[in-house]
Amino acid sequence: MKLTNFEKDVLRYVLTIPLGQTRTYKQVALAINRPRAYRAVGSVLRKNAFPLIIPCHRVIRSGGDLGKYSFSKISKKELINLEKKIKNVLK
DNA sequence: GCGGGCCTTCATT
DNA sequence: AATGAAGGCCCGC
Repeated sequence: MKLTNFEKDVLRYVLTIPLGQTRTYKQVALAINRPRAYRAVGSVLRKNAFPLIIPCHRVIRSGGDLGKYSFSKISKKELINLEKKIKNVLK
């Protein structure tokens, strides 16, 4: 499998997002030095190679809105809450 | 709520 | 190599 540089950057950053925290597509784009590629970030996450090990559900839209999420039946919000609970338990 | 713009990948030609 | 389409988006009006 081959990943483009862009994909690698995105994935690397996404993997650094702490448990229970979220980032917006825009922030991810900014973090990888491509301030206007927020849309492309969505594209990558959409068909990334590791849907199950990449916390794509921690990436939401600006303004607190949830984006689409096709890898699970439950919403991102549920996942975030779940992660918060996990964090509490581990605390 | 609608419309236009941005960036990358993929499929065709 | 070039062109066109699509996409989990964002901002301004």
